[in-house]
Amino acid sequence: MPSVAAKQEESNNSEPLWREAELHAADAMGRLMEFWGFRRHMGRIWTILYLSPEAMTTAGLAETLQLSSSAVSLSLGELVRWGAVRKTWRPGERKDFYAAETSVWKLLRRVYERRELNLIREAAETFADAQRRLEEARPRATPKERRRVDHMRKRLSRLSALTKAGERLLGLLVAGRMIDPKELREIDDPEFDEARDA
Amino acid sequence: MPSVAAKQEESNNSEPLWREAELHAADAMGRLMEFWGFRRHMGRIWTILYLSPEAMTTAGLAETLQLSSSAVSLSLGELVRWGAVRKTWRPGERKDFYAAETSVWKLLRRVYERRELNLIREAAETFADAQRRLEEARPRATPKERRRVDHMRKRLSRLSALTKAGERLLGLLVAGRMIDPKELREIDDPEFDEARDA
DNA sequence: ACGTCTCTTCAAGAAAATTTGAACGAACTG
DNA sequence: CAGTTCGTTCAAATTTTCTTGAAGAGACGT
Repeated sequence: MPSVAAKQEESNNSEPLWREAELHAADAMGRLMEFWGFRRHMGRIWTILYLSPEAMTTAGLAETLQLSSSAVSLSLGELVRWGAVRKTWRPGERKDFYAAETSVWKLLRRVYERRELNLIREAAETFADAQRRLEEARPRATPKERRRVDHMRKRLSRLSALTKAGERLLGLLVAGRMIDPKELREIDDPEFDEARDA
Repeated sequence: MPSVAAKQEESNNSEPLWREAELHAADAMGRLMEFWGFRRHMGRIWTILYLSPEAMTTAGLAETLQLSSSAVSLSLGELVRWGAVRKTWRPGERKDFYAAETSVWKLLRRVYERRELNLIREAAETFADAQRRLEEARPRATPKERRRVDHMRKRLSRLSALTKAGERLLGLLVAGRMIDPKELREIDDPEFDEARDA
């Protein structure tokens, strides 16, 4: 089968010898990113750029990762929106070049700030709102129901406190301050309810 | 339209007046859980149990959330595996009853321990492994390639350090200790490479 | 031991997401 | 100003994930 041999040969010639290591690293980051709720290709593309000494074109990325140009465009666009990749240009070159933002801490912070913080804030609001609805319904409750409603109120107040504490801690993280998980732990304490009501 | 009125009536009679608040809270938790990489029903089911003063049956859960019994079984099973829900039984009752683990901190810890910690550990290992492949390839590199390889080595070493630091911080979190994000931030420092190489 | 009641597993169907090729449009070149 | 070259967007197609109804297994009471 000469065609296979030729292909093999060609790939040996055209593939730089570090390509293997590069792709493994990119895949690891792809898995992390996918787990973290992003497109997997965002992690892969960012890593290729991060490991490259120079900015790269969409064509180069498509070639390296064997992706269609539209797939590259889509993920790159999102990376740019997240500030994880910057467009640059070269005199005389018509193409867009892309370079990775190299400060991982900055990136982490931005994601926590824009995404996780909002998410938990919304949850906190919803729990608070659920509590409100409950208060509203309480007067209409029969005495038997009232016990049940009161139990729910206690539990909802804990969920509310937990999410608010989470929000606070995330805020500290984003600010680069130290975080003490004790705050969260204490809310589980059975004494908590009394303490809070007081 | 008497049928609509009748339906309305019926739902008013059969649905406890706290149901609305309960479902809202459950949905909020469902969103959080889904975002966090779990099935959305896990969050919803757990919340219903958490808000309930008594243990519930699969039938009760299916009814409350309008889910098929298989959907309930699937998500409940996973919740039990994560220790978020416990099976209990009642004398004379044939059905299984389920109760929520109420210590949210315990649950958070368990997930970080079993899942996130492994994930980041694997990533750290992959980066280390990629570094190794690179070292292996280096002798075969031409001088021009070598510059490129050396750049990659520096970057890979940062990724490796970052993931290892992340692993360490997660470990501290799981242990309930304080966390200082400074560690992560410092790795982005350009001085880092020299410091590390020394 | 048989029939009933529960829970779980499975495979088919539905829904959601990712991926791709093609069309469109913008920016540059000659 | 035509002709390229790129980059983005879109809708169709594929893949993956979720959901469900039905069949299977286990336990209990009769």
